Amino acid sequence: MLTQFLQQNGSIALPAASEADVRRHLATGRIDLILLDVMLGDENGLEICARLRAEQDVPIIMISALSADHQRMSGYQVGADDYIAKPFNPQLLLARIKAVLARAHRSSSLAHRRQNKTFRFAGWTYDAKHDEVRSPEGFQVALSRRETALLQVLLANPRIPLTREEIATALDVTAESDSAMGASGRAIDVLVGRLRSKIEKQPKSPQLLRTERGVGYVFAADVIAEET
Amino acid sequence: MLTQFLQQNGSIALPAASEADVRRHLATGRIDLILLDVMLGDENGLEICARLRAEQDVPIIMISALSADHQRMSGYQVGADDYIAKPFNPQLLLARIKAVLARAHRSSSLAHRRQNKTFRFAGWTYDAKHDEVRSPEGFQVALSRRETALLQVLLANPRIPLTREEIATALDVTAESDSAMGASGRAIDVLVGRLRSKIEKQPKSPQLLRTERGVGYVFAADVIAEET
DNA sequence: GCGTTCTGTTACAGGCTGTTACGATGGCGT
DNA sequence: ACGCCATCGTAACAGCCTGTAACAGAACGC
Repeated sequence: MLTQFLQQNGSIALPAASEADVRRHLATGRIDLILLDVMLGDENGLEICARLRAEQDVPIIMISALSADHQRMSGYQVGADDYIAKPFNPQLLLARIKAVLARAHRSSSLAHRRQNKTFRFAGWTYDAKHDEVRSPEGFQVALSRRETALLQVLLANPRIPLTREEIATALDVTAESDSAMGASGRAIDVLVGRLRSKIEKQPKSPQLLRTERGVGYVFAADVIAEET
Repeated sequence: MLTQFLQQNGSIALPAASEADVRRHLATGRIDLILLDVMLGDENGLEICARLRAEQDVPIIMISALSADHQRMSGYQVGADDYIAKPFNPQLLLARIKAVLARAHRSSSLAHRRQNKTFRFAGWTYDAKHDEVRSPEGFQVALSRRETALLQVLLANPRIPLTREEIATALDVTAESDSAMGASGRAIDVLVGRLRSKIEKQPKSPQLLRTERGVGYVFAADVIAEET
């Protein structure tokens, strides 16, 4: 169960019935992550989330029975790290928790892509300056713009599971992540498949661009970035 | 039966009627493990457990007639190594004791799975980095994600009996909330069966992945882990 | 304007996993 | 020894998720 998973990692669950409780815990102990239900009696979970985020830098995952899109949007706008609709798959929740914690542990939010660098991973080379990708054998591989962008996002966040939404957001820096994001669910899947077909030796059993069932995708290789 | 087991291991049972008794024993002799009943007259077993744990590093197994979930949670939060609901199967208790002792002897809690290592067991090879499993004959065997995860858990805890709940937790699954395992806790059984069918020469009479009747499963082989 | 390339959508197929049901097996009391 | 009961093994099934081929619209270069 969840509690056991927490214990296994040396963590414990602290139930909180009110915002005051949360603040007390924040002040007292070391809080890794907050699970916040949007529908809290008379209080408004969104506002609480916004307030907490404005003051503290704690990862927050929001839970709500309302899976309406605007609600979801509100959750993100308010600064939550993730959003899950009730009823949710507990397994999925765990995966999300792990992802959020891993990210929080490493640094802060999603890392950005950088320029004028050369990345090396598993024998491959990606020259960000000239947008050149070379295989371990030295062959140059042509990637489309979108595929390149995806690769950049992955290289900037190695070993960290990324949800499709996160990837989509990172790719569309300019585009507004409207509910279209939810509608265009499989776009990322297809994009991932296309990138795989170009940089995986065996696209059927990917070694680099692995899928995390119920979550998203991970770049499963160490990345070395060198200044050019 | 319990007494027999204790004698067999050169240990004895020291009854304690109060927290003071326990402390006396802790101070006097070498205590391997504490069996603590949650419902102690006017005292609160949970608090005692928490206090003892805060001071000493002794394995504690808690026993209670209240199998309610929050009770169980409290038991874990308080730092107990295991929790058993009354009425319990004496055999199960015995197995749990063994498991807790074995674990305490090796290190602390449930070992984690590791990455970038190669495990060898009974001629088999598991390359954690590339998720490759090879039989003694050198054939590569394809495991599903879940099967791989199970194998990792087993390899990390060889010779240690694991309950279904522990396995489920380690796999990030939602364990059955109901303490009564008569419920639908068969997911692990099925998973074990599937793994057996792939890594056991004779799945009907398993040599590696043995079942501990009334308890769970054990990985009955020595494991050698090498850094990659 | 026209053809080429890229990208998102859709639909279908296949894999994986939990659930259920039923038979097999082992333990234990009589 | 026998039978009862709990536990375990596993086949079959269904739901969910993912991979991907095919198609159509968009973007782009000429």
